[in-house]
Amino acid sequence: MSGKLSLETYLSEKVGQALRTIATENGVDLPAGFTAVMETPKDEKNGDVSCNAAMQLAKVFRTNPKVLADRIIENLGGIDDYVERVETAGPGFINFYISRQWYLNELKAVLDEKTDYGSIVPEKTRTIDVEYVSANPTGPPHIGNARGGVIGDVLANVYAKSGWKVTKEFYLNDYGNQIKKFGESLMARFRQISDPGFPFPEDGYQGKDITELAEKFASDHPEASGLSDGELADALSSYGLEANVANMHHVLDKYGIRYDVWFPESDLHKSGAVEQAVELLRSKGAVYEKDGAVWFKATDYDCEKDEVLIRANGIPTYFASDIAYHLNKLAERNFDLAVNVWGADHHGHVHRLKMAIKACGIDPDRLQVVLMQLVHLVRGAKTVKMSKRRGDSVTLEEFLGEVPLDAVRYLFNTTNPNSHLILDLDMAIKNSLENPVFYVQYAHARICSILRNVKRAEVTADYGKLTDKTELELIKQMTCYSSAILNAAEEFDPSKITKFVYDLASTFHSFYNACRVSNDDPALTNARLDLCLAVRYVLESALDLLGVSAPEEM
RNA sequence: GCCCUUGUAGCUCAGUGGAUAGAGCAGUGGUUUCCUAAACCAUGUGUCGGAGGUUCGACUCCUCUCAAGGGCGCCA
Repeated sequence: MSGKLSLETYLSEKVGQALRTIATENGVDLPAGFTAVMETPKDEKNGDVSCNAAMQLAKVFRTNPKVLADRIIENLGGIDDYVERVETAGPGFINFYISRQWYLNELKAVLDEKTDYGSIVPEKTRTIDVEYVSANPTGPPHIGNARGGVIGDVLANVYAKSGWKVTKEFYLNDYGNQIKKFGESLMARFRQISDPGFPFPEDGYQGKDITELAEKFASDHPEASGLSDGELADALSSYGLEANVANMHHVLDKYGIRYDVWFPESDLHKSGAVEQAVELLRSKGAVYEKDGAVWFKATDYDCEKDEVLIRANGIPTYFASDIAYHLNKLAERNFDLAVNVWGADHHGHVHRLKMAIKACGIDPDRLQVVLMQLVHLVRGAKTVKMSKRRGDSVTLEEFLGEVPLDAVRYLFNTTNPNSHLILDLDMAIKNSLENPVFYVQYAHARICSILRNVKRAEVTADYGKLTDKTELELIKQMTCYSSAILNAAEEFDPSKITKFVYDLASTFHSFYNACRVSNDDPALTNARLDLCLAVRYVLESALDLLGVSAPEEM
């Protein structure tokens, strides 16, 4: 591991040791599990790394924070050449000024590790399943699936970069009520071709994709009109499902999303996994029967009310199959962590699912649900409806036809998943020309242009000549890459990556305007070429995490 | 009624309990004999929704409150 993250870990340990020494001398106990937190000061005159431990612990040591800070510094012992100097400042901060040499070493590390720079290598590889989109296959993926798609996809990439073994997964809801309704809707449309008065199910799917599927089936299989309504609905539902799933693959592929696993809900029913899950809960005493239905005693687990697992008609609920599904992830396939990206409208489902998992004897923290606020879609001043039942939603495919892929993938990752996002379709199209993603890509293209045009001289690059403010700032920015990755993973927030890559591009543009790579000092030219190359590696790597292309020309 | 999320500059949003709350867009003024001007540089803007509290220190944590979005089904 390289980058500032490793330096901060090192300094944190040093401060921790110093604190233990002082604590022993004074007969004081440090708070259990205390680690000194390192942060980057906003103002660079306060150093490169700052520590607030003295202020936090002044009370424990019954002393003034500034005095404690000084004592910590005295007890740091030998700190390597990495640190140029250490000072106390303000109310009791310990500010570390990192040496130029450390930054130059990092530049060499980037050139050495190339696009692997910033990757985090954990002591032990853990496995993670990231499930996202999982759109209802009764219709084409729509724009409401767009945000969750890129959030999940980028999170999965971020975890891979953090050293986890990642499985990208789509949960296919190919079973249950909505599939039945899907088949009945298709059947009604089929019948209406010859009998316009045939009744359409009251809460059926009204989209025109349903009519088109029925018409296509009718022309391919005219003999099907002889089937009973029930047989026809079944035939149409499996026909429609197959077509829709194929389309789902196709559109998500266009969206840059490729899954490792498509997990059909129906498998859980066929294999008996759903019943087994209910039996497991029963064996833990978490199940009872009432009104002919089987209930999960959720109120024993800090929920507001109990939940039905198996209806009085014998059909298991979605909740029951979801428990079985997550037992499959966490027990059967034994992932260390399962992350689901869900729309905020599913938030009520989170707690009871975690509690059901807990009731099964599994640590509920192994399931993390990223709740993403729904996108409010407008076109100018008009709200665009997204109801799939009425079929008036904008499909993901239509959306991608209007806004460039790179812009979409970047745009949906510029804000925290928790933020409510108002997307103006007109603006998205217009702004795609002045979108921040082009600013970042432009930096990459500019670098490629420099690397193509500027000739490298036959001398050794002299990094000592990289003294401009923007040159040092570029290196500093790059060293923060691994911190951004770790932060994004820990917070389940891909916007940390877009922010990082934007800042790096911004610093590069400043550098470009302040320093000429091609100049009359060959040792400096070569050093700057190396710097450009390093920035290129990092930009390319970060854009790759985002699933955004890194063009060589624009 | 209960639960979740959000509220920061005209707009869109950043902001690990830290030091003088920041970016982009929009506005204004400048920068090109030379590696891509889709760029750079300079410049104004704040009741951090409101009121209390916790502490060395609060945009950040707690309580109350106002506003917006979402959820409270033998739907998924």
